[in-house]
Amino acid sequence: MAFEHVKNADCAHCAKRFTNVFCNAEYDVMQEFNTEKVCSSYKKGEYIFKEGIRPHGVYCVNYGKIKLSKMGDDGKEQIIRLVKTGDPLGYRALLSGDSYSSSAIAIEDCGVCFIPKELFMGILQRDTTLSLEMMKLLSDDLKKAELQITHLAQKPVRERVAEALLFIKETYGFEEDGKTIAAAFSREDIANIVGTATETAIRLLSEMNKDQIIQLSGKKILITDLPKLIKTANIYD
Amino acid sequence: MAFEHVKNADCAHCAKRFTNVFCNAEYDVMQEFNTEKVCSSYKKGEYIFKEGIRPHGVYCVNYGKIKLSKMGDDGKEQIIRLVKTGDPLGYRALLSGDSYSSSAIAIEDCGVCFIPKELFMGILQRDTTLSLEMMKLLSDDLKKAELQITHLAQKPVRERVAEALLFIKETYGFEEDGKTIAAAFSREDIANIVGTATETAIRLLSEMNKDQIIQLSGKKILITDLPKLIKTANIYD
DNA sequence: CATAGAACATGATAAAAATCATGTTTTACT
DNA sequence: AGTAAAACATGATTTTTATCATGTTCTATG
Repeated sequence: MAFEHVKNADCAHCAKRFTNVFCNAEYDVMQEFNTEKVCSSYKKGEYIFKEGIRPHGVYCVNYGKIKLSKMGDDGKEQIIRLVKTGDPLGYRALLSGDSYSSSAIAIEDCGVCFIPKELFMGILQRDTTLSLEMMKLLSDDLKKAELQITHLAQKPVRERVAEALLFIKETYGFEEDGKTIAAAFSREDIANIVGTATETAIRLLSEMNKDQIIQLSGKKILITDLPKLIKTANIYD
Repeated sequence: MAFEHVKNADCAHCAKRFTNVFCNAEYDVMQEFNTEKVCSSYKKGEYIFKEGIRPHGVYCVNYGKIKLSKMGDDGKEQIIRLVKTGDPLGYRALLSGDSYSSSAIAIEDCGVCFIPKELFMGILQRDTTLSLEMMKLLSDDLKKAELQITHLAQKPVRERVAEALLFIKETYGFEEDGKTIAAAFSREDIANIVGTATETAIRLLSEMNKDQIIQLSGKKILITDLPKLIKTANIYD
């Protein structure tokens, strides 16, 4: 089986109670989600949902890391977004009224809560705050996507690789040492974020390793010189 | 002066009365927009709004063609979206609560209706249908942006140039002859949609001209062999 | 309608990135 | 622990695309 139902997490005591877009709602609304939701766990590499399938609700990440990726016309994966604990998931397709335009795949073991479509859409109809928050969420996603478009169109691969590292670090943060990126991505994954060949990504990472900007040890990536990495990414925002 | 106030268009008799996301609303809501809105006209090349400025409302295009573009870090323009008669405009920044992340520039003379922020947000608070439609609009935009990301990351320039032509044609349609794209884009504009150097865009368009796929005469572009153009774009959706 | 500036075109060259090829190291699994 | 498969690494080569250079054709404006 692709996933396993687990004992439901309790939204009231969730670490993300007051930051998550769903649970940040009024107590009553949160409780409605809480009682109807179904939690499942997924192992690394498993699909939470697949591109092309119609959505039956929305998800909320209880713990773990997930990538959202699209298949290109030639079968190459493109990683569109990274999802972390507390993030909502799968709302685009539902609100658009069509099927998933990307797949959600566990980067590491994770737990996910599922809120049925009927409940969610019902609450959305009467909870203005939630509606506005969903609009803000989508607008922010759109802004990021448009920035990504500009960078893909205009920046050389080296800068984009550096940027991808910063992006992963922004999303998942550092380990306790304050240097190691707290997520294990394969070189292929990084290439699929950047939009380049795997070999090219490997090469550029090796160079940055040689240039003392980062330090590679297996899948662990240490950022040893953040200012230099930012400079390599060549970003001014 | 950058723009000129003109006699307000009447929403009740607008050609887009029942398709536009704002005016498609109930009669009362539409009338509220209608009485408070302010219409202006812009000449080709003028800005409707500029990247970095805070929004004071949303726009609705009464007539004309507009491009939404972002400045890359090195000052190169990236065209993000194309806007046509009846389309809403400028809602992303407002709903996100931040400043415009792209500029809206008239591709040809156009007329635009402005709906003040307070009115729009007020109606949004009480009109669930409008809220849901805005979410759908944003979700659709996001889907398109993510497809664009995938194509920029994975497809060669030639395919993207062909795709850009199809995109322009999809947006603005054909002239009466059923072949000529009903919009005049400079080669530089096309390059800035595709994400390539102007010379490269020129070269590839010339090639397609030679290959009898399109026919160039000045800024007019005729699609002489649509199936071949689709094949050149290499799209399977 | 003359003319300057912009847009378009095209060749030559350089740079960037993909692909191919091959070897090494990790990782997952019996 | 041993082994097969996957991931990583790196060199050589080719392809793609950008850049530079230069000339031509539009097009807006006095």
